Amino acid sequence: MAKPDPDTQPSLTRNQKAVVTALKGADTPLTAYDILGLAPIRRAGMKAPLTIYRALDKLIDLGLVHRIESLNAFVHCGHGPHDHATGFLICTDCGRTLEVHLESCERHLAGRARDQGFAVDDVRVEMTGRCPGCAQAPAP
Amino acid sequence: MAKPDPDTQPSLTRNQKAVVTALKGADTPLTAYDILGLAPIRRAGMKAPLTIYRALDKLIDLGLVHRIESLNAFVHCGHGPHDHATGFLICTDCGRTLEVHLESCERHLAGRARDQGFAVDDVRVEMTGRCPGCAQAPAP
DNA sequence: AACAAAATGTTATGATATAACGTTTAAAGA
DNA sequence: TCTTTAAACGTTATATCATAACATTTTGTT
Repeated sequence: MAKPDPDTQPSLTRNQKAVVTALKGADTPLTAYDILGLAPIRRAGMKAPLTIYRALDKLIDLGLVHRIESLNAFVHCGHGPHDHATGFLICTDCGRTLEVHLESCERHLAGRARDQGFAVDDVRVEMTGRCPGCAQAPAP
Repeated sequence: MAKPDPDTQPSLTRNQKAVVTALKGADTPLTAYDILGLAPIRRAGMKAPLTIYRALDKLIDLGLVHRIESLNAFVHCGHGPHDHATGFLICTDCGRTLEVHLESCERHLAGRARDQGFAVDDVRVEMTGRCPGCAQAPAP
C-alpha cells in the first residue's frame, strides 16, 4: 500500500530513469547522442535527441547529473544533490572524469567575483590533465 | 625599411587581425558565426566558418583570445598573454563577461586535483550571475 | 631560387541542440 | 471520483556549432 518511492527519489519518469541509469553505467561522460545510441535507451522507446535532452534537463535540475561544458557531455553525479560548487578533473588520455567538491574554493572564487560587484549564482570549474592511472603511463 | 611589427605582436595575418579586432570591438562574447556575420569580416574576404575557426585557434594559441565554453563563444583577452588560469564572470542579464585572474585560486584548485593524483594542465572557471550594472536593476 | 611550413579558399558534412505543435500521463483540488 | 492543470512525451523539422578533405597561396628560411 506504500507509495513506490517515499522520499529516496522524487519518482523519476521512465525516460529519466533510463538516462540516469545509462550515465551511471558509463565510465566516461556521454553526449546526448551517445546516450541515444545505447540499446537500453532504444528499448525504452527513446529515439529522438529531444527526448534525451528533456530527460537530461530534468536530471540536471534535480542535481543528479552534471554537464561538462568543455566536452558537451554529461555525467552522473555520484555525490547526490549538493549545494556547493563542483569541479571536474578531465583526463585527456582516457577521457574519464573525477568530480571534486569545492566548498572552500567556492568562497574564494565567489569572493573574487564579489570584489568586482558581481553577484554569483553558479560556479563551474573544469580542469584537464592526466588521471592517476594515465599519469604513470609514458606519454603517448 | 623597418619591419612592420618589431616585437609588439608576432605579426598576425590579415584574417587573424580582422578577427581579433572584431572581438576587441564587441562588448559581449561572440560566436564564430557572429564574427562571420560582421561587415568588416566579410570585407576582409572571410566567408566560411572554417576561416573564422582557424583564426580563432591561432589567436587562442597566442593567448590573445579566450573561449567561453558555456557559451560556445569567444572574447578578446584584455590582459595580454599570461600563464595563470583565468576565470570568467558571465552576466546572465546583459551577456557581458568580466575576466578575473586566478593566481592564488589556481594553486588551491590544482592542489585539490593533486590530492587525487591528478596532474593538471589547464584550469577553466566560469561563473554566472549578474554584473554590477544589472545587479542593481530589479530582477526581470 | 628552392624548399618547407603555415595559412588560406572551397565544398561538403558531421555533431550538438532546440522550436513548434499536438497528445498523453500524472498530480492536485473540488 | 471527477475535473482541472501541469508536466512529460512523441514527432518532425530545423537551427547552431564545428571539422574533414584537398587544392592553392603565402611566408619564412636556406
